[in-house]
Amino acid sequence: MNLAKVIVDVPTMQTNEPYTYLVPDELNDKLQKGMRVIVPFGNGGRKIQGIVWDIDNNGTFDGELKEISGLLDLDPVLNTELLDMSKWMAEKTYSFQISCILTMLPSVMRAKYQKQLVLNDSSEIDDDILAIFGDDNVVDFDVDEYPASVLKKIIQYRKENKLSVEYKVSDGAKAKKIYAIKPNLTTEQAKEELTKVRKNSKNLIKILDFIINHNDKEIAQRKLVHDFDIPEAAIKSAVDKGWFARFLQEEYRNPYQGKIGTNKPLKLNDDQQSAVDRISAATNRNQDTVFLLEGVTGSGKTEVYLQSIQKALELGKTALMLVPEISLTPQMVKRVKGRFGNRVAMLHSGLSNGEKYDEWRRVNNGEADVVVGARSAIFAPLDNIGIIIMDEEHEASYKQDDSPRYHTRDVAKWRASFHNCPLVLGSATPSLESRARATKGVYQLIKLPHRINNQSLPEVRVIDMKEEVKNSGQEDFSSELLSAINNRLQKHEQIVLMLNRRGYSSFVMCRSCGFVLHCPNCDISLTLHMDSRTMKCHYCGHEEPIPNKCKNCGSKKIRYYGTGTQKVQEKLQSLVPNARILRMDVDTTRRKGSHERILQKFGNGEADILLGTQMIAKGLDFPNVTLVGVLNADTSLDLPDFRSSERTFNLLTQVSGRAGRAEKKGLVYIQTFNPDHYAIRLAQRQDYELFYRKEMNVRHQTNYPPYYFTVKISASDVNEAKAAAKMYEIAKILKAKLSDQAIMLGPSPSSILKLKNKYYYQIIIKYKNEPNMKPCLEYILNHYQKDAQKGLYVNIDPDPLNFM
DNA sequence: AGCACGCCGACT
DNA sequence: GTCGGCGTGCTC
Repeated sequence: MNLAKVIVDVPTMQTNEPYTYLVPDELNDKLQKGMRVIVPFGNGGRKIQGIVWDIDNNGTFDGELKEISGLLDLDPVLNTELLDMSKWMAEKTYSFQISCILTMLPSVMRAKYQKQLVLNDSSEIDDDILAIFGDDNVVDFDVDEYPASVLKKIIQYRKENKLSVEYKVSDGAKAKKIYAIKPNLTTEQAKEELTKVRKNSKNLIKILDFIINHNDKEIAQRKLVHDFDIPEAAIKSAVDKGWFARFLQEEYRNPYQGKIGTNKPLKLNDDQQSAVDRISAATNRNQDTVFLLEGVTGSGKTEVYLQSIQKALELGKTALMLVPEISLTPQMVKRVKGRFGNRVAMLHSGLSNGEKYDEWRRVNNGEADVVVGARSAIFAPLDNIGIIIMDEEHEASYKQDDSPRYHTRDVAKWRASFHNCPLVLGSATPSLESRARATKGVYQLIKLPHRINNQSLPEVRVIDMKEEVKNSGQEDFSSELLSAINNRLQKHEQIVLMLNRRGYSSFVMCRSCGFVLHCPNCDISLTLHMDSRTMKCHYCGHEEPIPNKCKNCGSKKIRYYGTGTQKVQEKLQSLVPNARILRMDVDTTRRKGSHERILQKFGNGEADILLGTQMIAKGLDFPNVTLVGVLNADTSLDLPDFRSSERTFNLLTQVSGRAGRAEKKGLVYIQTFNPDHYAIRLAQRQDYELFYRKEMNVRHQTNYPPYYFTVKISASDVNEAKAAAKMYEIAKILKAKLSDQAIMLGPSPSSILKLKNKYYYQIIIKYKNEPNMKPCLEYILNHYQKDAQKGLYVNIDPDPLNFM
């Protein structure tokens, strides 16, 4: 008898390995690796979902084996590539294999569990218990819905076998089904029938005409009704007569029905052409080369992607293109769909769960061979991949923030090497990690240094808000920016204003000199904690009182920094009463499709000013925008994170690229209290190269990536002392096991100490060569699992992007 | 995760 | 003497 190795849906460390089950005879010829199954688990008769990891007949388990109870799929949902990858990914991210598997699948395939109470023998059962059941003697059973007295009786009856508890496993993976019709008659038979029907049965005659003309074609019932004007009742009677066979057929939900035009390939300039040549040469030769495509904003990276994809498709291969969620704008979708049409599957958060499932199935069935999507699209079940593209590779959203904490770039590299295909990392401002690898020759660097059609980069002016406050008392809009706004309004050109909300109110800054309080130990800005009324360093735990005057210049104008978009909108409206202002932030884009609507309105010229947060910095391409203003460049500069300079530089560079994308020249204003900071100065000059070198220097001196690896370990509990104590315990273990080259920061409270009523404490370790690190983290993972039951969670985040 | 088992105090 | 509280350990 065959044995199946199953990964069960129980996310714990103890169950993080395949369990052996017997394959019942009736499943023997159906069961395949990668299918979802239902299996019994534990001694309470519980049933759970699992994934078939392997089928063979050599088991090592010497206890009594149980049988697989049933199948959830008729075809595998994971191929061997993705199964192997789930194992690698679980080890890499210190998470459970089942969690990795579930993140690879559409969310509707996640099992739902329902306990049910079944009535076996209704004689001698009290009326109050009988009343619980419906006609079919089965009822959904949630223990906490019933009072103790009832539960007591249920337990008693269960002992007597009059009642039993059963477990139902189901999933929400419902395909949309429609009625389809297929004629049962040959043309001759139909002609024969035609002589028999009464002359006034006009609908039956229509049906027979249809059969005569479209003899063996299947057709949707809906189509028969609309296109051939045959009422449903007539179809039904034709089915009764045996003329038609009627059956249910799966149909894909198509969110883009009829919305897409065409998009023809553009002529490439020399830089673009040579980029496409180098990339497609790697596709041709089956080389898993990683390319870093460094192109200034407006250099036409997207066209390079599309034509490289085209080359892969011409070889009969498939293509995977990843973009940050935020740049999956309608403009982008139209461009790709317009180029490759129905071969494209789109996977993004704007789709309903059912639509996502349909797009996923189109890929799994081989009906789509180009996939475009955000982070999780990296798991699309494509075969024979010829190219993987990651646009805006520096974007933090490529890293998943909760378990499994994978970085899309790592998964992309794994898949590229599996498929022997190139991986293209594209950005105007590559992450330091990627750029350093390109410099070392690990990645191939391709540069696109010129904007297409030789447009000039916009002029960027930095405005010192310290002066502005001193002179006019104006904190949000400098007089220079305001006059530029008025000027564009007169010329009927459009304006984009960005309010940088990152780090809103979490640190204090002096409005006279721009001074921000830093930790004496870590050179990281201190975070304001209102609960304890102190300034804390969440790297090392240093703490000091909130200052009431500036330590640098003595001014009393020191306070929390930050302001909301709504407030700014009101203020702006009072300054330019006639301007039409559109606001775009989390509040105005919460509803599905509202993001799209706002951009469309702005693109149609229904507004003069688009005021928004970070989400307006990327991917927008509006030719009439000639002025871009960043109202507060500093808020992301002084976040307690060693990447804050890099993020600020990226953001400013990206948003500047929104200005002057057509023939009109663009102008950018950056308002800041730190006009001399290198991130701002170099963003003004759009000088990535110099920024890269300068920032690498800083990282080298402070022992941060890419020179050092980092890992974040955190503990959370409703009880603050427990979380802290746990981290001190872990710190002790780490100190004992790691070399003295490893640098430990903390334990210290996280900068958002309290989140969802839980307290967080963390340690950050910086290390270079630490062969003990992996076993050590695995030890922590195994050792502290049991604490999870008491609500104390220990998390490990390898290579964290978010240090807060 | 969720279930049973087992050991302890409180009760008819 | 028994009921039910929660801590502990296991699930093919």
